[in-house]
Amino acid sequence: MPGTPRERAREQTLQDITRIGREHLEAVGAAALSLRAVARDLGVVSSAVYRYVKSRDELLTLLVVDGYNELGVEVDAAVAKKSEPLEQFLALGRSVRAWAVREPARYGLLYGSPVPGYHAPGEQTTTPGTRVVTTLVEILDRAYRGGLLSGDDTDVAPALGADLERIRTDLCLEMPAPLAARGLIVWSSLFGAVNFEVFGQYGPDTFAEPSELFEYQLRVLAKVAGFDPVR
Amino acid sequence: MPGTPRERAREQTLQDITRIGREHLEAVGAAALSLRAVARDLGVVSSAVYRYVKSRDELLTLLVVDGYNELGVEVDAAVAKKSEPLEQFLALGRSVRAWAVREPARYGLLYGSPVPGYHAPGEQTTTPGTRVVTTLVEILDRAYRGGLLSGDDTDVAPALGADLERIRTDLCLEMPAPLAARGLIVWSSLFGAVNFEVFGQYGPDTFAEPSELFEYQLRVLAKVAGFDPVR
DNA sequence: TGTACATCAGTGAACGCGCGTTCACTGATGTAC
DNA sequence: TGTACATCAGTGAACGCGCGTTCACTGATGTAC
Repeated sequence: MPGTPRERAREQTLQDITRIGREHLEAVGAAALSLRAVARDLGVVSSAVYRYVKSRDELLTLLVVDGYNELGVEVDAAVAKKSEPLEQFLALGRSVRAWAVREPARYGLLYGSPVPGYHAPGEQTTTPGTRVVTTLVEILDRAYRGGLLSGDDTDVAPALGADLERIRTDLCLEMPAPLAARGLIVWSSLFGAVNFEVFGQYGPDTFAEPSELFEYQLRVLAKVAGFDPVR
Repeated sequence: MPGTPRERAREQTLQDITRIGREHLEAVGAAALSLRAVARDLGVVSSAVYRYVKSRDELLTLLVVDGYNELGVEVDAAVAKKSEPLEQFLALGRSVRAWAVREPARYGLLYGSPVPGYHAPGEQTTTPGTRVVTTLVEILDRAYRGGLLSGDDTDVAPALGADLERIRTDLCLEMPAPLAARGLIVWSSLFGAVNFEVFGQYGPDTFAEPSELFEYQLRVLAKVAGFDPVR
């Protein structure tokens, strides 16, 4: 625990602000998040918050980064408990869903409609924002290198092929472009499933046990990724 | 064109309100949509809008229903131009994406994070809200009856099975439960892909031609739905 | 160890703003006889 | 066809509210000598 007492107090207050911000996010949603309300809960006059945060947008950025990282940490922890790529894939999907169901508003901030008037600064949000997809693709590539993914000889369109090549070299992937494309599809499908469940798109009474639907989806997505038929 | 002149004028104004509401939605997002702003653009004092709409929530409901229906009409039109189920499926996917890209904020209102403090009244939004999935499942069932879908003998978990049975009888489906489940997965995956593209989840420079990625996704999803390998 | 000065967290008032909603009203348009 | 009345679209003022942000300030905590 380094730093002068003042620095530590400052760090503590910043953490309090983030925590209260999280709570308000959960209560009212991102668009209605207000610095004044955070200040009230912090027990401080509204202008005092400006000692810690330059503007409302910066608070949002703080919460975006915080959310991506917490999700990333949780996903990584779940994945680390497994050794087989297929199990790791399933763990990744389940932990994403679990986090989203537990924290719907923060999930919505990251993966829902953009907050009107707010533009996330790429320099700060890109890296944490790509943690999950990076982990996913790395799992799949490990599976490919272990001979666990069946091939896919569908050819990809030219521009898409070039983009996939760039991704492959950036992430040091061995798997061929079509499999990488499938990885991305699985990624967006996974979040599509979570979106529908968290945002209530299925309706209130359609599925008695949404987790069963999700497990079914995960198995299908594993097949889409190239894993041989599961079980 | 029935109704008294007064009734027609009233109907016209209601349509104007909806149109202006759409425009504001596109400009500022659902959470920031304001009755006063709509009144200003309508060229009328703010309280006048209350002659047409009981509250801000009712305006939102109007826009939700309007959005679902416009999307539904567009999808149905695109599907009606094709006769083969596979072509119909592709047309459905492409028209959903086209509408979403063209109307990102309205799309966000329907399929993005919930608007804080607003709860859609099920009686009015459920029917239009299920148009696309209904069309999709009907296309797939027609394909199944035409012998175009390869089977799926994965068994579904008990509660999920019961829910799927209800859906099958509600929609008069012939296809077995696992195929119906795959239809739902394809549905959520399709909207997952559209979400990621519309909400900018891919980042600004990752894909030069997002349409190529989407076409690839559609082909994969067709396979997931049970269509035999495409092309 | 003590003193002078600098740093900085937090205060309180103020700015200008837009919001949803209510209410008594005016005046035009329709309807019944 | 003319008159009396009802309907209803739109007005304008007002209510009470919360918001983001700025600014000069107080006073406690730290630092340099």
